[in-house]
Amino acid sequence: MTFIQVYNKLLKHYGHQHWWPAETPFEMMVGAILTQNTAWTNVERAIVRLESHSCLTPQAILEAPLSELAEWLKPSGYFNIKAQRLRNYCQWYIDAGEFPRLSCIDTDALRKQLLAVNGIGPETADAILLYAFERPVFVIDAYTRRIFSRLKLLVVDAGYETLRHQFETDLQTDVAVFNEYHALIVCHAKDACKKRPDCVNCCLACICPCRM
DNA sequence: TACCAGGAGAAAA
DNA sequence: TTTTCTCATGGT
Repeated sequence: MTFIQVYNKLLKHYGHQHWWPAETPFEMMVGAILTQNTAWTNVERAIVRLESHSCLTPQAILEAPLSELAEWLKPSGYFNIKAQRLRNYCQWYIDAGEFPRLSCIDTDALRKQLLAVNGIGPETADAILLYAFERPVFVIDAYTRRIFSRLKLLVVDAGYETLRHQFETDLQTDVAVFNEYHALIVCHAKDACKKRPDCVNCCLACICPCRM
């Protein structure tokens, strides 16, 4: 099986996911930081709280007292760390010129800038690049490693950049496919978990995480 | 009660 | 360079 065959199978089974679940690019960026090692349902609560305090802009986040910001982020866990990371990101975002100035920066250069922000690692940076800046980078997460290593399409303990390069080479440069593919992988992984232990309806039963 | 969820950075080995 | 530890809530 190839990467594109898996993609077609997932798309046929689950349909288009219309990711990322956010109203604006900046909200997407906030979500990407808050979802680090955290279930999305908890992130949604934190975003609602930020919104209720009119704190869903980079300026508002920087102006909010750190202790209050952390309090609003509590539902997403790691609130003290995430409050500081969110601030770091907003400071960079404003300093770098926000949209549309950032849209003019080359993808590799933009990725380097993102990775230089304390609190932004490869997965978070690539999610922001793909879903907020619409750049052709593939997001490698734990689900991707698990599913595709079982398909023997990649080596589970390979480095992040190696895996990303594999996907990007095999799928060619297509933002729409990268966007949909990652969403489908997450959708499948969660769907498979819900159907544990049988997972009889799983469209990829042979590689379903819950059957391994 | 214990474990897990879409990580990242710092410290230790 | 690689591994381990820490951060922390809510759902199951």
